[in-house]
Amino acid sequence: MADERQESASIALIGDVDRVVHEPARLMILAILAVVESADFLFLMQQTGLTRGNLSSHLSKLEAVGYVAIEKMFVDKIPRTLVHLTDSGRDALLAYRAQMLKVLGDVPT
Amino acid sequence: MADERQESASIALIGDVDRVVHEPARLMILAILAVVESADFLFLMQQTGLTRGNLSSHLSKLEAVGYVAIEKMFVDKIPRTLVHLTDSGRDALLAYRAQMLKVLGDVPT
DNA sequence: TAAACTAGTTTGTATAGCAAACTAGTATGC
DNA sequence: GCATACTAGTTTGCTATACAAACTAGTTTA
Repeated sequence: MADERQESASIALIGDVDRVVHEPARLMILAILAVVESADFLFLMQQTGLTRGNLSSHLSKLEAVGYVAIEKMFVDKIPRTLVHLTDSGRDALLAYRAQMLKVLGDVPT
Repeated sequence: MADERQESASIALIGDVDRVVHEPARLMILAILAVVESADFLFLMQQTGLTRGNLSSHLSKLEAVGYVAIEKMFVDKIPRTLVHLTDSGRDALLAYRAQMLKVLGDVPT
């Protein structure tokens, strides 16, 4: 009994999961940035399938909490937005990943 | 390029993740039920750390979509609510698990 | 018989995600 | 050279939902 309770205690940790990362749209963004290190707005749109509006607001949220850094520049007179993961963002993603793998690993197949 | 796009296409699938399962409170409930097969209200409260109100509403939602079955009975004149996973609920949980593992597995460590 | 407890449900509020409308600037057609 | 259309992105408004607090129904205890 005591064992059962202790074992399940790890499940309760999911309640504290980082909601900023947990949101699917943002998880996609972070997962992509973890691989490519730097991506522009249109590339992220393509890869995630998000609309401009949603992508913009999610990026703003990620920037507000310091998980991504956004760099705006002009290339051939066309605005270009470059996004890359911060250290803090990488930490958050890895922590989230670890938590989720732990719980999903406990689900019997 | 074509390869990169195709590879990332799997990431976009997370956008379609089952929101009913994705919500941490409900994921905890489903994960517990996947193991114990049947649990009562108070046990779920203990294990998840949810308040009565939240647990009640999440269970209602899970019941509404057919992921759990709820059985109400009286034991020694005290109401007792027994919850267990349906086949559909188990399928949803496993599908969710597979999707998340796929994406999290692609995150470089 | 009144107070306190158990087991849950309903309601209200505040947050958030999504889509649609808007902004700013550039290239193109007439 | 003016207007129309296009690119790139932001802001706004609506809707849904998660959480907490208040409420309900019944039981035990003092």
